[in-house]
Amino acid sequence: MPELPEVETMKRGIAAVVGCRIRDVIRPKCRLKPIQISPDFARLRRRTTGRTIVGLGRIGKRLVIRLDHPRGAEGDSIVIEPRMTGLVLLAEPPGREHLRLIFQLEGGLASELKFWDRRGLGTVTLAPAADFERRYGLEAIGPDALEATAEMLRERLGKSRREIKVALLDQRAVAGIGNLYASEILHRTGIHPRRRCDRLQAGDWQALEEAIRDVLETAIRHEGSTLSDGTYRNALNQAGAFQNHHRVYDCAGETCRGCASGSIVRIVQAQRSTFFCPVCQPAKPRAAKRSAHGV
DNA sequence: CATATGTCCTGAGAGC
DNA sequence: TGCTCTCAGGACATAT
Repeated sequence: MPELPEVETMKRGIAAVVGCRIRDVIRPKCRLKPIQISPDFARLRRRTTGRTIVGLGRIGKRLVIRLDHPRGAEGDSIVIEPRMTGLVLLAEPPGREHLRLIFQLEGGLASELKFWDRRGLGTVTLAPAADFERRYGLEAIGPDALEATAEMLRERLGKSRREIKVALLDQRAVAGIGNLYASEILHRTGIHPRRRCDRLQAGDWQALEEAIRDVLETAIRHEGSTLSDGTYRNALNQAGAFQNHHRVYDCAGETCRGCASGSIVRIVQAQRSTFFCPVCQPAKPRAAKRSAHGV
């Protein structure tokens, strides 16, 4: 499930496409329902063929491929959302069956950029320069999780009555955190996943800022998490390694690696699995420790 | 307005 | 063995 670290790894892994010109775009024949391409495949192909890739970016869990413009103005962008099982590859994909889109390249260091997606929930969108800010700016999507400060988090979530774990998944509040990393982040803060945002204290928001950066940056260094289904791969079709460092996600029943006494519990919030340690993350915060940071 | 729920999609695995 | 059923969770549409 590509979240911020996985998408960042994809971005870094396809750096060789920068400077390449798109020679053609191909949609392989597929018995499966086609993925969503906006506005449609024909227009994506027509408007990107002949363009040169001038840069790569990432907005939360979205990968941005920036193109040049025939008359020197600001160019269009291709925005790829991998969602559950989408992969962006330079190497051969895990299988031909779920190969959804191929950008054939020339004049640079890479020859093909492929989008592979087993479940087909991913999307590829051509975003004209004029529309980019409206669709992907701060108004539409929150600040990137790596840039989020305690003040920003408290400002955006501090009045919410939602449970903190559910709120961390809201991409308009902060962009890039998904179901897996939300559990890992909360475990490092010692915050119980069911605690309401509006009951968190100043020290909690500070702890969140630090844990978000720590977990996501460490996960990026390990090139993301490849879960037991093996779906996630980097651009060279290699597995990530951060799953070996998970402290709670998919660890139900195991002894907590943080306190060595609690047993990791799985609960369901908003129809999604949450994992936490009842010892490290008590439902009621310890008064002494919290009041030291109190307002 | 904020928050909650339903929907899409495929393949793996469970249960019979 | 082969069928049906459930589950996984990204973003977004719709409902409360």
